[in-house]
Amino acid sequence: MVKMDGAVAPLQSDSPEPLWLQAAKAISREISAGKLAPGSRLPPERDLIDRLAISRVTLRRALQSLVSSGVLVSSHGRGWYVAMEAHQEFPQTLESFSETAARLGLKASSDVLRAEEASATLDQAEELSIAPGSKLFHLVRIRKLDGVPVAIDSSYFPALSELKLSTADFTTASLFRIMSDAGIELSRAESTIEAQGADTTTAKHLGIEAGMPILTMYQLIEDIAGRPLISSTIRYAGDRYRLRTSFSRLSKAGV
Amino acid sequence: MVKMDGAVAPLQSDSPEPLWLQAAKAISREISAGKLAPGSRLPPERDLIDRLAISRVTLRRALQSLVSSGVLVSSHGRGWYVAMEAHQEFPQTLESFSETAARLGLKASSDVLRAEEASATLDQAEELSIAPGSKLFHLVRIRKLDGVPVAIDSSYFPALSELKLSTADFTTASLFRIMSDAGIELSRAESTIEAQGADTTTAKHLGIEAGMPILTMYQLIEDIAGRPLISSTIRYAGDRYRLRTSFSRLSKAGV
DNA sequence: AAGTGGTCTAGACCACCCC
DNA sequence: GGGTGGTCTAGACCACTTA
Repeated sequence: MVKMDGAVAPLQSDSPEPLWLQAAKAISREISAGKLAPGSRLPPERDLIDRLAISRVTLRRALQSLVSSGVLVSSHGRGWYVAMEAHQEFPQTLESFSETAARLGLKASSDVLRAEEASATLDQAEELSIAPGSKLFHLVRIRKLDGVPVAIDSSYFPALSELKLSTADFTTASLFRIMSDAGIELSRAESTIEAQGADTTTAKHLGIEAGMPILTMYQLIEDIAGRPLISSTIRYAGDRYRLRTSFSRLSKAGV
Repeated sequence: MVKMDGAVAPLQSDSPEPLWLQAAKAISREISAGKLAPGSRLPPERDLIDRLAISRVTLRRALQSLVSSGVLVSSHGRGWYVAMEAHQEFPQTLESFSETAARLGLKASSDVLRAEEASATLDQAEELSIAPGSKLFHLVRIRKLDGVPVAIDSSYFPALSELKLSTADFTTASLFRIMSDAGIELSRAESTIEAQGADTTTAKHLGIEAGMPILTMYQLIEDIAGRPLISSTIRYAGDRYRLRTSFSRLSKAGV
C-alpha cells in the first residue's frame, strides 16, 4: 500500500534524504532567495503541509531544525517568523577564528611572522608525545578581520611530509584545512583560557598598549586516536574578540 | 473520548509539564541513581512506551532531548545506550568554580553582596523568556578560594517558590544544587567569554587595580527543555583564575 | 529472521493570540 | 470564535544489526 506518495509531491520520497530535511532545506532556500524576508510570517503549518505534501509532524520536525539553526522562530497562536539576522544560535563547538569571521560577514586574513622548521625541545616533545629533537613546524600569525589585527596565533606541530608545508600560503590557508587535506582527522582539543595583560611585543603587533587585557587561549589539539598533534596559543585583543561556546551540564550539579 | 489517560500511568497527563519532558527526566533520574550505568543498554523503545504509558513519538522526543544533553546515544538496529563517562565529561563541559577549587584542594566560599527579589526589566524578561515585571532573584557573590577573592558572580533567575530562597545560605550553598533539589534539571549553557579591564567597583571587590585584566564569562543556562533559567555573569581576576575546557570539532551539522 | 531504531502519516485535542 | 502553534496518539513501513 502506498502511503505518502502524493501525485505531484514537491518532495521526493525516494530520495536518500529524510523528508523533513528536504522540507527544511526547501524552506531555507526560500528564505535565502529573499522570498521570505527576515521578520515576515510563514504560511500556516496546515497550508505548508499541503504545498509540501508532507504530514504536520514531519513539517514541524523541519521547522524545529530551522529553529536550531537560528533561521526561524515560532510564536504560539500567531505563527512562524523568519528570524531577525541579529540573533543567531550559538555554535555547538568552540568557534574558530575563521568561523567567527564568516558569521560576522568579515574577511579573515593573516600576516605570517614565522613559518619554519625547528627541533623539538624537551617540553615540546613531552607535550606532543614525540621524541626530543624531532622536526617541528612553527607557525606564528597575526590574524586579522577586515585588515584589523585581532589576535596572534602561535602554533607548532610535527613537520609531517604529507602536509606539504613548503607550498602552503598561510596568509590565507587554514591549518585545519591543510591537516584535513592530508587525511588527518582532528577531533578534540583541551583548552585553558585566561585573561592577561599584553606584553610589549604582543601589544605592538596588535596595535594596542602594553598592559591592556588579552584573552589567551591555549589548546592542545588531538586526533581521533587521542594523539596530540598541535599545540596552539592564541592571544586575542580583549576589546576585539569574544569567544562563544555552548556546553552541556550533567545532572551532577557540581558541589 | 479519553485518549491518553492510561489507568495507573507512571506519568501525569494533567501536569503542567509536557509528557516528553517528564519522560526525559524520569530516564535521566534512573541514570543518575545508578540504575543505568554508563555504556549499558536501555530497554527497547517498545518496552519503554508501555512502562511509561506514552506513545513512541513522545518517547523518542524525550530520548532525543537526552541525546542533546549528552546523556544518551543511539545505535541504529542495536539500541539506546547511556553515554560513556568520557563522552559525558568531555563535550564542552567547562569547569565550574567549585570543581576547580576541589581540583586544587582549596576551599571555596562566598561573600554575598546581594540576595534579593526584584522585578524583571524588559531586557531581562526577553533574555529569560518570561513576562516583564515577573519576580527575579538577584544574587551577587564574591567568590573566594581559601579566603582570597577570585571572582564576582552576578546572576539572576525567576524567584520560584520551590527554590526556598529565603532560607538558603549563599555563603556556602551552590545555586546548581538548590536548583537540583527543587527538581530543576539544568542541562545546557550558552556562553560568551572575553577579556576586559576591571572597572573601579570590580577592582575594589577583588582587591586589584582598575584596568587590570578580567576574564568575563556570561552564561545563559537552560533546563533540559531548552528554557533559559539563569543569567549569569562571572568576572574573574585575570591573574587568579584560568578556565579549562575540552571540546570536540565534529562537524555533524544537520541542515 | 527477529529485534531494534529511524521516518512518516492522519487525526485529535489543547493553549494562545487576535478580532 | 476562528486561526495558529504545541502536544500527543496509534499504527505503518523502512534500514540496520545480530544471530
